[in-house]
Amino acid sequence: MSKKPLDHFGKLQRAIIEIVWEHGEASAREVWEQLRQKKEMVYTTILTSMQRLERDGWLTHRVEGNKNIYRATKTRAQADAGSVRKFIRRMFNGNAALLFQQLVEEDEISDNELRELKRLIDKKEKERKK
Amino acid sequence: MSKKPLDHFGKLQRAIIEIVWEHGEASAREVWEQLRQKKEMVYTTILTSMQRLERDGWLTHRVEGNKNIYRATKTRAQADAGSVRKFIRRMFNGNAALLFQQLVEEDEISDNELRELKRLIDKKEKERKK
DNA sequence: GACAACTACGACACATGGTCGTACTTTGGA
DNA sequence: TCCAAAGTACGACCATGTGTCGTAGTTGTC
Repeated sequence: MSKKPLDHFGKLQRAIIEIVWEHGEASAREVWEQLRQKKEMVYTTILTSMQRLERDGWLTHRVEGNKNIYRATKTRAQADAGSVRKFIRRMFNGNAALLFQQLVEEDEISDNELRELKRLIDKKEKERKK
Repeated sequence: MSKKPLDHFGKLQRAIIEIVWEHGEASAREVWEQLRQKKEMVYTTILTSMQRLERDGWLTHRVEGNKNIYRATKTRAQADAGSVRKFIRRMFNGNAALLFQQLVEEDEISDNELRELKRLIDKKEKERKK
């Protein structure tokens, strides 16, 4: 269940779970209302997609009256972390340092980002010393 | 052409390009010989897959005698960098620092890796100052 | 010229995701 | 009480991507 990392989702699925995170909880109708502003689509399209997301372990729902209220089984941070982990496993055999190396050496990172990173690292190092 | 990042390949495609990188160049036969040691498969399976890889811009070939010798259009490092870039775009809106943050905060990184990273960053910063 | 080695290319099976339509159930009024 | 509105469940279709072959046609070699 939920084997697929987040970044492998289709666009619709991604948009849906994004909205669910944003709202905390959401019915299919709410998601539909929001999405149809960008693009016309039928209600059941959303519903089906959400049911599949549930089948795959990304959403659950509780029943309230006659409607299903969905929520995500993972926080966004958890899902992101999972994706990153799987990506690193696929691409760098699980070695996160190789990822960084790739980024730094291929100049994918700006000076600002570099500084920001150093700050993060220092902070984490201090935190771990304790 | 070659829009798909490397990590979205199927297993076979991935195995093939891996072998091509390893050898620098390779004919379909060579790739086949190597892959069939792990799993029995027909020659044309490999050939077709390589032709698709070429169609998608990952391989090219030159003709030598009656056979096609394939080589990758990108080095492994370039392909990796492209995948990383696309991943960051998909997941973090292009902001690499967010990726780092995710990794660091979710404790996906060891102390050693942290030190190693700092070293990389320092080196890069000095390099850029010039 | 015959046969082996190659290539080009079409086809099929599967899986996934987006998109609907339809049948059925539940609710909230008039 | 009865019906339309709102919901849900679920099956279907289509497009796309990949793995997997089969076949026909070409080239090289003995």
